[in-house]
Amino acid sequence: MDGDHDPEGELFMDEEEDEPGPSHHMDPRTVSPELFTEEGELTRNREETSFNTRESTVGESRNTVEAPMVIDPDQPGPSRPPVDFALMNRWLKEGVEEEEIQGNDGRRRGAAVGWMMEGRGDEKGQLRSFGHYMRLKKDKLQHQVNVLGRVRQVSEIFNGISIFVNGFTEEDQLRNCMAEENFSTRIMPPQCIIVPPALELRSLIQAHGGEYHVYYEYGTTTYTVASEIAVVKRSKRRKNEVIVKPELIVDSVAAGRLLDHKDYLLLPDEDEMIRRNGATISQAMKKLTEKAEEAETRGEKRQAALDARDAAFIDEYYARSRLHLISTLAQEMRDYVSSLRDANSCTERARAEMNERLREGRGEGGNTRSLPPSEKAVFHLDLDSFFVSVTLRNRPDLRGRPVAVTHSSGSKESNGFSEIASCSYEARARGVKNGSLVRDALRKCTDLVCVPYQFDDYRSVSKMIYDIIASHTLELRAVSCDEMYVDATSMIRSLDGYGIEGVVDARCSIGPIIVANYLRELIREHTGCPASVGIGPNPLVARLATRLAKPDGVKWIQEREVEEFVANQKVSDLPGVGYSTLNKLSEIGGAEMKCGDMRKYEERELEVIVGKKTSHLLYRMIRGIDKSEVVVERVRKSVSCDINYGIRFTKDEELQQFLASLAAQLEKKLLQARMKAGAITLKVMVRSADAPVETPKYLGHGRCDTHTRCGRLDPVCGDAEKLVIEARKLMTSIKAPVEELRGIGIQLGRLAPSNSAARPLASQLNRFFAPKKNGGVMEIIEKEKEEEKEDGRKRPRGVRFEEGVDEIEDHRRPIKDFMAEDVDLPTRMHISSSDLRSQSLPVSQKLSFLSEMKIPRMKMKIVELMVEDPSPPLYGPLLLHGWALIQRGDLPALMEFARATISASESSFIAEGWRFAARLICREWEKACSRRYSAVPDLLEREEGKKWNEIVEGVWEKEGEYSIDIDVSMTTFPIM
DNA sequence: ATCCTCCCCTAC
DNA sequence: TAAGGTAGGGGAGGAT
Ligand SMILES: Nc1ccn([C@H]2C[C@H](O)[C@@H](COP(=O)(O)OP(=O)(O)OP(=O)(O)O)O2)c(=O)n1
Ligand SMILES: [Mg+2]
Repeated sequence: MDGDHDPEGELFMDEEEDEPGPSHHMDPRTVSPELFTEEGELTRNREETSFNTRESTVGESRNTVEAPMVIDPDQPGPSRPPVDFALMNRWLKEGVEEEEIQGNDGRRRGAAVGWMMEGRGDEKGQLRSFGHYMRLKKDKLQHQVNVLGRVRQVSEIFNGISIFVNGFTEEDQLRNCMAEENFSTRIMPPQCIIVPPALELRSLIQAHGGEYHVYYEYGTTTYTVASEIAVVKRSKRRKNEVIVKPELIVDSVAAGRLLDHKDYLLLPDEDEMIRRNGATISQAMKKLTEKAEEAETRGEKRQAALDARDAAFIDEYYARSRLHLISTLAQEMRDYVSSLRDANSCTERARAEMNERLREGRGEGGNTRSLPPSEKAVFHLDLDSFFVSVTLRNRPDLRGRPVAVTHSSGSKESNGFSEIASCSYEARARGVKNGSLVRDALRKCTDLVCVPYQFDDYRSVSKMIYDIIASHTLELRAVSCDEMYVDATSMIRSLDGYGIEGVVDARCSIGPIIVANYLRELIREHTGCPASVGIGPNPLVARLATRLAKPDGVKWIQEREVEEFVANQKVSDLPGVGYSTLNKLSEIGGAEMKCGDMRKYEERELEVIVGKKTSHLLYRMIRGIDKSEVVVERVRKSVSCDINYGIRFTKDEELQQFLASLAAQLEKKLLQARMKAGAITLKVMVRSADAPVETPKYLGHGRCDTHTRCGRLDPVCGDAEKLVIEARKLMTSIKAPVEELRGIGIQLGRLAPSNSAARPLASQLNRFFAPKKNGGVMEIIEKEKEEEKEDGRKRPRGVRFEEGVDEIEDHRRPIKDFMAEDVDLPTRMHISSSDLRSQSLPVSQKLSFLSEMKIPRMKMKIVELMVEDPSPPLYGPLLLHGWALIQRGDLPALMEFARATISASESSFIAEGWRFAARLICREWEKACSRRYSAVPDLLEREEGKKWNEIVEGVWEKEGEYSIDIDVSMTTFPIM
């Protein structure tokens, strides 16, 4: 936290909650819509409350509003009332309109409030959002309900339950409600906002089948509802009185069933406390510590790191964390594919085999639809319920039954707060989802079979599917451990059965479906796991098709079907459209909207709702447009470690120690990535003020506020000692009480290769080079080569400088011509010698591995560098080394270095892009020289017979500041 | 304008 | 008990 900032303000943003910004757009950070689940914790807040930015339509719906609370977010089926988002939005708007009185006098830097829980149900659970909306504006809504006297029973959630509300008289409550008319002037403790006044609780409980007691009735009143301990303390606590927070009522309504009151106790229940390891920090800690000490004094080997205070915790935790595993696997697979590509891994053998096999069996079934010559076939391949499938290989007895992979055995002693990583389709049919809590899942599906993880197997299966696909083609993009895109176009065309001379015979040709089935069968053979494949002309359509293909199937949407197909897909099924986006969109069309229904909106209309980029993407997606390529090589931009589980510190030393462990992990990761970091960000989760100290989920983070601080690492750094020093500084600046910490993460950014170069420069260059990976440039090379062959002469290229002639021949063309259309290129770059000096070491020293080598050795070293595609870490050092030579006036060295670079780029092992990149680099050196020396060396040796020494004569001793302005809008390309 | 910080969102 | 990670896109608003 900032030193000048009131910590309360960090945690309680409520006063600002409902103040619209100047643009009538609320700052998402200031709102913490919260949704309680039965566990009494919050879902991860994924909502931006921009729904109140629309023009109000006051009046038209007011009288139709009913208490709409009986929605079970997890209960599918016809019994579930549909949720009308538009209607909800309208209610909320009414509220907002009245509150739009005050401007926003500057935003306070505050914590993000509202973290979550309740499992991350994979489904985009729009229905959950009701609780969320209600939380936000329920005061208003309920006030209306009351005033209108509409307390009408709509459910039986609270049958047999009665409440007494302690704390305020009804008169107080009424006044309270009035005061709520203007949130911005309210000066009340933040809890008051989320505590419905008594009147509202009354209507809530009555509407849902419960009783409201005006006075506490011994033996009859089930719960006393109170929001502040102070209030309860004022009056004596009655015997057997169960005092709960009002959230019990609100959340039960939101969840559509009576939740466990134990999660909502205002005061710790003594028995409960002991059973749950205590409800206060000290008790919880004592208990945990005792346990550990006990084990130690008994001389036992410590079996498990209990929480983050243990030195072995991170390793232990990582060994059991599925999310860590799938993140790691995804990264590993991306690296693996990229290494195969670098190694020019062979695809001929497997393709030949496929060719044979398919020839034998061709013409079978109705799957012979062929790929039109003009159409692409992108595959989206995804294993069916991956983790479950792995288990089923050795548990055939479980086939056909609802199965879930989870840490919990599902037995009695489990609390059921364990998450389900993956569940079988039989379980899904009963409403279970990946990410559900075991407890919820068991309620829906009592015969659910819980099976443990098999981490090692996931890794090996994952590797196998990548091996299988990559042996056929390298035109693939690794998405996750069980999911990838494959551009199968060229693979299919290369098959004998494809057709003759592009003339495709629909009856006998081998089309995408046959190929997909062949690959699926290979995967099943080798891994025992079923895979599904969606096929489309682009990645988007392929991905959407996969949903229909599953389980264990293929679905091909052809170009001509795309428009209609996409029109019928739910917006919520679009990649990138999650919970929050969906809610924003609900404002203009309802939650169940199909892509086709969305087409009536202009891009501009969408932009107001979901933002610039998202609207652009959305506008195209709902039309099935996706120009992205399957193969996109990306440079990693960050490395991070987050742990938001098991964080329970009592002492500062424990925290400091933990930061050191995190830093050690990061050091490992950086080393692996051969990177150093130029920026560091610390993120902490701090228990929300009103969240219970002990979370329902054992050692979970519970509901938290998050705080982030970042700093620079100058010079770039990769070692744990320095990282931890910085992390500790950031931690101090956040000023969170150690015992309230629930999660800690460190992100490292501004990555630079461990052996090199200035990052800002590299990042600009990266933007410059990246687009070539989209295939555009290489295709152009091929095409122009062809043309030149046909014409029998080379087209003039580059810039010709004639001595003594002012006129220069400029054959350069805008580089944009060669780039994928969406790329936004800078037109100029400015680099000065101070950029070079900003490094802590002189550049030449830093790059000594280059400059001290003799040319042949140097070339080998460069070749090594060029095994990978051009990327900032790789061309950064090359470019800078050249500049350093120019700066020193060592032009002969520059010449040799340029030769080595070009020559390396022409050797057969190197990544294709370097043929282009190396020459571009040389061009930049030439321009640098032309600025500094008013002479242009012909580094690319275009001009026959022109001697280097003639050009550089007399410029050896020049020194001093230089800077260059690189025109990156033009290129001499193609040079080769 | 553009960059930087501190978030939020999404996906597996 | 339970193992709620991680990387990238993106936006708002202040700093430059
Ligand atoms: N919330 C989640 C989502 C996924 N996973 C893991 C387990 C899954 O098996 C694996 C792959 O995720 P998918 O989204 O592909 O889901 P499945 O493969 O389980 O099912 P399917 O692809 O058939 O829908 O990632 C997880 O641990 N937690
Ligand atoms: Mg899958």
